[in-house]
Amino acid sequence: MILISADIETQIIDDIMQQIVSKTIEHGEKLPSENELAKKYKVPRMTVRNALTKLEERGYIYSLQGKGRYLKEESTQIQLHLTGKTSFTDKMKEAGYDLKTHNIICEKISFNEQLFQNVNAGKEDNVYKIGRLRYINDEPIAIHYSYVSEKMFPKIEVDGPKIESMFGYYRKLGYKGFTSKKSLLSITFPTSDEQQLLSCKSMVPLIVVESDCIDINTNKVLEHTKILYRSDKFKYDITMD
Amino acid sequence: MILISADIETQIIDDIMQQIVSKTIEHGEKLPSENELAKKYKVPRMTVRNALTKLEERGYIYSLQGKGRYLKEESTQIQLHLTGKTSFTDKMKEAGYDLKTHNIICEKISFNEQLFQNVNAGKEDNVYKIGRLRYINDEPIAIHYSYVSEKMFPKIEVDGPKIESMFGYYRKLGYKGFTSKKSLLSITFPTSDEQQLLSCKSMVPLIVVESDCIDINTNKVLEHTKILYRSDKFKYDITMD
DNA sequence: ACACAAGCACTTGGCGACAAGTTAAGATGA
DNA sequence: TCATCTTAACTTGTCGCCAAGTGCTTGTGT
Repeated sequence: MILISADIETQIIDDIMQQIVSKTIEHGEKLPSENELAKKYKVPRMTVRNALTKLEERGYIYSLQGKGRYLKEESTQIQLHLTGKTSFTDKMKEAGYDLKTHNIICEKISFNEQLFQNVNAGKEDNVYKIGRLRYINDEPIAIHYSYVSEKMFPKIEVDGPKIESMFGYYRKLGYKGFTSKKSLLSITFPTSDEQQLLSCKSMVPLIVVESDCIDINTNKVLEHTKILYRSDKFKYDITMD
Repeated sequence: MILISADIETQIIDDIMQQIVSKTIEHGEKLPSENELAKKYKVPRMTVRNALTKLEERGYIYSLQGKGRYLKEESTQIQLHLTGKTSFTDKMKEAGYDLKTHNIICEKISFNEQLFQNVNAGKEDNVYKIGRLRYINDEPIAIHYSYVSEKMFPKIEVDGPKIESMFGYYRKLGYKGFTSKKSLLSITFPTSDEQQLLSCKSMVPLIVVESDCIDINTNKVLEHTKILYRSDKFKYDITMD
C-alpha cells in the first residue's frame, strides 16, 4: 500500500501522540518548546504551533503563557454499559462511582416536529426540557436532557427544576417499570455552553445517545432522552447479551 | 444558570453551526468571506479564520484559495446496528448498501502484551494484522483490522493479503458459527495514514469498536477485531433486544 | 550574609502586512 | 465584432515581528 506524504503538521501530531501513548512523554511533564520542535522537524514555528493547538483542543495537553506546554495528568476512563434499560444513576452507583447530579435547567421549549412527535405531543401542547449535569469524582462528565410533555405530567413546570432523577420522579407518580425503544448513538462537538458545563475544550467529541423511555405497563412514552457524554472520560461497553 | 461569556471564537462557531443546521446556509453554497464575517462579529480576521479552520477540520466546510469557503454537500448518515454477532459485510448487505472492500494490509506485528493475550498467543508466536478498507457508494467509511495468530491459522501469511471477509475465510476452513465476547466502544482521531485512507480531515472523530470473535463450537478465540468508523457517516443503533 | 529589585532569556500569544490564487471587467488590437 | 491580454479587486494562505508572561540570574545596598 502506497501513501503519498501527508502534510507535515499531521505527521507532527502523529509523532507526538505516539510519544504520549508510548509514555516517552510522561503525564504532567513539560513538552519541548515550540522553537525546539520547529528545529527538530525543520518546519516554521507556525506549523508546530498549529499541531500543538490541535492537541490542546483535543484535550491532551495544556499551555501556560511564558512557561510552556504540558501533558495533562492521566484521567481514568470509566467503563459504562450503554443500554437504555436501567437509569444512568443506577448504572453508575452499581459500578461504585461517586456520582453527583445538579439540575441545571427546566424550560418550555419551542415547537420541533421530530421531538414533539417522540413524546406524543401536538403543536399546541407544552414540552419541557429538563437538564441535569452529571459529575463523577466531582468532574462533570455528562449532560442529561429529558423532554416530557405537560399533558402527561401536569406539574412538571414546578417539579422540573428540582428533579435529579427522572426515574425517581416517575416512580413517585406510580410508574413501576421502564423500558426503551430504539437507542441511537452519534457524535457531536460541544457548543460554547456545553464546553463550559463540561469544562472541556471545543474539539473534545461528545457521544450523543438518544432514546425514548417507555412505561412498561401502559406502553406509553414517558420522555425522550438525550445524553451527551464526554468521549474522553468513557469507554463504552456495547456487548449484546 | 449563569454562564460567563465564552471566548468569541467559540460563539462564532456556534452561530455558524446554527445557520448550517437551520439551513440558513445551503449545501454547496458559498459562505461570507473572512473579512465580511470579521466585520459582522466585530473581531479581527484571525479570530474568524480560526473558527472557520475548526469547522473545516471537523469536515463541515471546505475552502478554495482565492475563491472562498463553501458548505459541503449533504451526505446521508448510514444507520448501522452495532453488534458483534453478524459480520460487517452481512450487516451492510442486508441493509441494502453498495458495499465494497479492499484488502490494504497484511503484516506480522511486533509483540504487544494486551493484544497477544486477546488471541491466546505467546511471546514467541506470530500474530498477523489484516486490514480492509470498507467503501459504501464508493466512499471509504471504515477501516477493519483483524488480528489472528499464525498458530491458529498456519496459512495466514499467504492467505491474508487476499482476504476481504474474515468470516468467509473461517467458514471455508470449516468454522460454522461465531459469537463475540465483550464489545468496547471508544472515540479517537485519525492518524495521518488513516486520514488518507478514509479521506477525512484530522478532526473527524473515529468510532473504535473492539471485540473478540469466537468459534461457537470450540469456544476458541479466532480473532481480535478493531473497526474504525468515520463518525460523520453513521448513526449507530445500539438498541438492546 | 541576606533581601530585594532590575534585567535578561526564555516561554506562548496575537496581529498586521504581504504572498498566492481566482475572477471578471475593461482596454487593446486585428 | 471578436479574441486576447492586462489590470484590479476580491478571495484565502503564510510568515515574521513584537507583545505579554514567567522565572532565573545577577547586581546592589544595607
